[in-house]
Amino acid sequence: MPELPEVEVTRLSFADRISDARILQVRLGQPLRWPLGCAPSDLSARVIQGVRRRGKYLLLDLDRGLLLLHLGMSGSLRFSDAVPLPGTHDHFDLVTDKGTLRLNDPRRFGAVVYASDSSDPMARKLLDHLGVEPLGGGFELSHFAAALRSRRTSIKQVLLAGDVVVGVGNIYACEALFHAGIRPTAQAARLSLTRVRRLHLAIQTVLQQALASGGSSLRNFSNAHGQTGHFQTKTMVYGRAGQPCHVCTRPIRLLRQGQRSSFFCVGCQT
DNA sequence: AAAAGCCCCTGGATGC
DNA sequence: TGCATCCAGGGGCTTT
Repeated sequence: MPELPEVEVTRLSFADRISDARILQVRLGQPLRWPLGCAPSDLSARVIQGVRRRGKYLLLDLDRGLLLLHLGMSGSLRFSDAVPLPGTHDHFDLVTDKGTLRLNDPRRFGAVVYASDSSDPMARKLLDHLGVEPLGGGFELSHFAAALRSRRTSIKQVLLAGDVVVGVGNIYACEALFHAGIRPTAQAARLSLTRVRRLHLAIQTVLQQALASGGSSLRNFSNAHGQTGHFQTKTMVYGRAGQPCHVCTRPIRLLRQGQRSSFFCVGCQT
């Protein structure tokens, strides 16, 4: 569910309000992808200094240690003063003196993990292999092109793998490839520099547009105030199998790549 | 090192 | 209405 825009929209919706908050209590629901990594009571009295994002992870910096949050496929966060009794899928509550951050995640692919610092083995396992951030300055065309040259697999799968560039999930990979005029099946290593340049730009453009739209809310995504995004109504190919291409009117095609759906236009993407 | 497949889990949509 | 099947925005792990 949540790709970079959704995670960033979530971060922006509560980062200021939770900053400098003191943790009062931590409540756990059903197990998530990994154990918390410390006793919930260990976190009491720690102060949240800020919220960063790395790829699709949110990093809550504490005065000692940090919390890594991942929303998986179906997770969303809420931050509020009044907190009702936890529902079936509320699996983590971070109660602070400024409000409660609650993770709701029906499929429980999400995670909340404590790390003592950035060299903590768990933090390294989850973060060290991540590729470059597509927004924010470090995403250089020359590096992107060089990284693609060593990949014999399809460009779509390279984008989803996240070790070249982070944050691009299924929706935005499909959309970026459409904007760049590249078929998802094209071999990454064989893309011309012209096409790589178009893709490099398209990734940034699509992600920024999604960010400006509040992300995509396909099922249940909403930001920490419960507001939904509306980028899903603007997609050119994602979720539009059989419908006419907005550019050339040919029907959008659907294929499977690595157990995931790829949507593309045979007329606009070569 | 890179690539491909397999899982983890629940819920909604679809079809019989 | 009931049941089976398929599908879903991720990504670490194992095997090749």
